[in-house]
Amino acid sequence: MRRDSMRETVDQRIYPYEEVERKWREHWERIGLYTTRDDDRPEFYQLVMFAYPSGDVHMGHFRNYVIGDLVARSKMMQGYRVLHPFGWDAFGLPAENAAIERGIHPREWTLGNIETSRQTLRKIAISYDWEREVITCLPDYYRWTQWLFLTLWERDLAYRAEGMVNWCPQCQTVLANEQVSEGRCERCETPVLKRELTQWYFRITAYADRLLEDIDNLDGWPDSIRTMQRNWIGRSEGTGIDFPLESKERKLSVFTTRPDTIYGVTFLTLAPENPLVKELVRGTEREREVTEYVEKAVAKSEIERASIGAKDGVFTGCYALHPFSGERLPLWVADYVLATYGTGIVMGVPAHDQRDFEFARRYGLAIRVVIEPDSRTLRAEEMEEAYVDPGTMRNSDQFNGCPSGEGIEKVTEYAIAKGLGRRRVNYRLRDWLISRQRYWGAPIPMIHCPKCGIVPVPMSELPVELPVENVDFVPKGRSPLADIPSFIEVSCPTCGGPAKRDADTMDTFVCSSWYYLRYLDPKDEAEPFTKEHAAEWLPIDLYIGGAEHATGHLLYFRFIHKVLYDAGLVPTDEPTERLYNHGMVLDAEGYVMSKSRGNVTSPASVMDENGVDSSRLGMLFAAPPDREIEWTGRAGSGAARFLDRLWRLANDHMEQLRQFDPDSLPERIDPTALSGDERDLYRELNVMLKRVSDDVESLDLNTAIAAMMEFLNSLYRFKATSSRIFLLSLRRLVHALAPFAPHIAEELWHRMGNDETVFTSGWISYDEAATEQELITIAVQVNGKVRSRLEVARDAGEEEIRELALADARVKQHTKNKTVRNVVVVPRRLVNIVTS
RNA sequence: GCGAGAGUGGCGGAAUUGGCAGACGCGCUGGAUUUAGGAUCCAGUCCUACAUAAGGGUGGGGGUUCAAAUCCCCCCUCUCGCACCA
Repeated sequence: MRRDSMRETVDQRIYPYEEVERKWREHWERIGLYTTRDDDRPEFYQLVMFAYPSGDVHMGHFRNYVIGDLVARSKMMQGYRVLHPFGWDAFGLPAENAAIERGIHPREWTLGNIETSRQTLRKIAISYDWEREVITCLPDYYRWTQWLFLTLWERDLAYRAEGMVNWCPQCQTVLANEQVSEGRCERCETPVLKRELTQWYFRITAYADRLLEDIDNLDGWPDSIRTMQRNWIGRSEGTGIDFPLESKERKLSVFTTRPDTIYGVTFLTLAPENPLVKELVRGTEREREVTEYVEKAVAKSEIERASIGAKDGVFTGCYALHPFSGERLPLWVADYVLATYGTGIVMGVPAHDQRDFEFARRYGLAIRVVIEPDSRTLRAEEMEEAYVDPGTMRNSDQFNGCPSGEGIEKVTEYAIAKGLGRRRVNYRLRDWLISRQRYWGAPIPMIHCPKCGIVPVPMSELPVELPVENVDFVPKGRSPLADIPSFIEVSCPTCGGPAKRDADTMDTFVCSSWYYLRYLDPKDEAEPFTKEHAAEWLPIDLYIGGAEHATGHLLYFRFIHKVLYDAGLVPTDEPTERLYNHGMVLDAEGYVMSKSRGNVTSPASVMDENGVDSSRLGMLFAAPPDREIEWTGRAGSGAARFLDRLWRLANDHMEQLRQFDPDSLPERIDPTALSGDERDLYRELNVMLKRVSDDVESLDLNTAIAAMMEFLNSLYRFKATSSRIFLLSLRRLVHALAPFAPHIAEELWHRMGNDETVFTSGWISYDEAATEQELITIAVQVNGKVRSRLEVARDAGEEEIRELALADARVKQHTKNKTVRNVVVVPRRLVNIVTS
């Protein structure tokens, strides 16, 4: 039996949430409460991460959007004009997969899901300005995603290149580095393979330094995200050193952060993918063996290659010369060397690098100790692992005796002076691979002309529309668009000759990298957004979303914003002032809710069961917003009881509340003019209002709700219910509750005789001075243990407190026969009496 | 392995410029009211206890301090991120 119908038969004073919620939901939409205003008030851009429309919204969305709504509503009440938009990240693979499984077009599937989800969000009464909704898969949006691509192209930040890329055999498409996690496709968890392919990239590495340095200024971001981004960019300062080949006029360049170990080099290793490998062994007796090894290594998945103990390789038969000593160094190929980091060649220093050590031991290569700790002598043949810590340089010619820390600098300077090396900075960050061999994405607006080469589609001809009819989007490892002649065959914009469109579509992270700008001018047909509105609204004041986007979306988002800043289109070099990560919503057993696990709770059913306000309040109360939450279904029962209690108390005094005029009270109430009980209640009221105000600002929403609950408990205990302070208190409590539980608050607000909506009636204010008690209780400790308490005036002096404490009977008992050695008085807090 | 964060009642969690540990809520116990209770109201609820005494207590061990959940050192556990980055 449903809770509401059961209770209605029992207690007519129960809060009839269905009726009240429907009434106000419709009212707010009718009066356009959520419409973004254009006036002189200060603006506040409240953004939540938009959603991928897969069926209906889930509990994680619900939590995210309720937090955002609370901020939006409270800012609205505080007199800001608020921009609180929403939209849909509507391109992407699941639509295609669903389409393949069910025979629906991805477009229908996507738009249907958007409609379902939108209805749920309306029901929850999230205060979105729906007139600004954006849907990334519609031509009037992706037209500007293509504009963004061309803008990057014009600025030499988009390019096409051949290289080793991540390939997901399940999704049948390439992936950006950010979309590979532990060697697996982030989406389907299939182990990722490497393939040599020509693909489109955005040159995010050109912004690596700025993306890194500016992290220091992101004071409003969580430290964890800042650290993750720093690590992801992975800046590393080192030295590039050249090793001449023995047999050819050619040098091999390596990157090292430990040039102090240069005399410990006993071999060089190339990555299997390094094109030099083929060249070196061509025509030699080892060609066959090396080629076989390379083919095998390249075919392995990332996971296999990274598995410990698999540190194998093959000798090329070639040698390089040590740049300082001239010694012959064998050249090896090994799959522990990454082709995409540094130069793809590593100098092997087995004594001082664990990987090189393992490799050398396996293949019997020489190990030479060149750094020694002060405490002991290292013998190569006895070592069980590499010595990687600092020490003193040995066996290193003129550098002998130099501490390794200084050696790094000295060796580098020497190499530079001799023309053998240079300083180098390397990044872990790679350029962003943005092309995808799939149908449901924004077409890349480029044309391949046999005469003119790669030619951009003129901006004026955008959008390049995605064909909708007669598309076979079953993945075949190349873009489905390649098989649609009417799409592919075009004439070259430059020479007019026959040419072909690029058949790939863009990574959906391109679509989501700039959506916050389209909200500013969602219907503009001439520009993606206007500079005027960007100047007005940016940066975003608060951006709320999940931490899983730390090194993906949130990095792309900063990158694209900086590009547009350089293009003079946005006024700030960072997109958002403050970032907030809400915690995940788990099921009652602590598992992530997912379709495959079958443990998904739908917000719509929770709302039907408990009502919108108690569900919202329950979600916010159950845990701090940034911590994960286990949704037990019972989580909202305390919140529901609180709302019911408020409902009853207010309605029981509604006649008086309606007649009560808060203006009949003086602007500043003098507490000393109140009776004792009233004075206490008045103080508690102000304490509650202060806590709610502060906690809303810092997003400590669980404690804000606790403050309101506590205060309601006080109101229940309060007997003189005709007191104006009591009536004022109830009124203020309803006011403070409004952004948390908007429907019930609005209903009570109106029942109290207000005509205007509570959301345009200002924000709660409080009297700071009235939050203080005139008589306070301070604890008296003897040797750190509380033995008594004192009631003293708030401003009682140290001396006075000391004397009162020492005179206290219980204190005397505990200090009997002891010498008082010290008395620590902390005014307004406690006294600690220290005895021998 | 490296980096970041976290360990507090039966449970979710309060308390952080060091100053009364356990706010608020769930659950539980007892009582009131009720035809009924998964409603409402009242009381209790960290542990030990000789029960208004007195101890102990914030993952474990040590330290600083008049005073530590909070600061420092060592260890354990968990979560997240990265993972052969030279």
